[in-house]
Amino acid sequence: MRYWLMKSEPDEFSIDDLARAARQTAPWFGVRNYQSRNFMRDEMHPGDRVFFYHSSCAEPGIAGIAEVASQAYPDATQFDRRSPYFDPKATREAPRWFNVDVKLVRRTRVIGLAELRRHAGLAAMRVLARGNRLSITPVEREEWAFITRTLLRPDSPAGAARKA
DNA sequence: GCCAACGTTGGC
DNA sequence: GCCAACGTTGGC
Repeated sequence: MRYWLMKSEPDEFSIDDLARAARQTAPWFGVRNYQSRNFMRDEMHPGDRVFFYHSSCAEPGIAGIAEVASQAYPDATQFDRRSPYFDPKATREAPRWFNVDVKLVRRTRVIGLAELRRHAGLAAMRVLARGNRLSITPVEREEWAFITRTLLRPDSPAGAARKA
């Protein structure tokens, strides 16, 4: 099983939108970057764990945990002329863009970008790398463990401080 | 709104 | 295949 971080602008699709979706599951459509597409198409598998990250918003950061709920399949919006994600070069026979489904595991407190940057153990996180623009990045097992076991533990100092 | 960073496009 | 121009991302 692998771990990932997936960015979404909450104005477009937030962790609350995922929580309200049928079966708390939704397609991660709209990715139009080849590297991010390749992660979904080639490396993601059902059961992989995902940090749901809110970007381009007042409080950027990890807002919840989800899981990959399908293999990748063609992103329907690339064929939809009325969609902002329409791609005239994509065809049904040769789709360009793919997405997986993601399913909510749970919402979390928001772990802000500044907080992520404070921890030495997370210094190598891909999403924090200078100039990173990928909307989907792999997360190392150790990084996942640190965030879920330390930062998200309700009784840990970091967790308790935020919960108070 | 600014702007650094970086991906994509297209002329040559 | 080079590379300048342009577009996008995303924090601030």
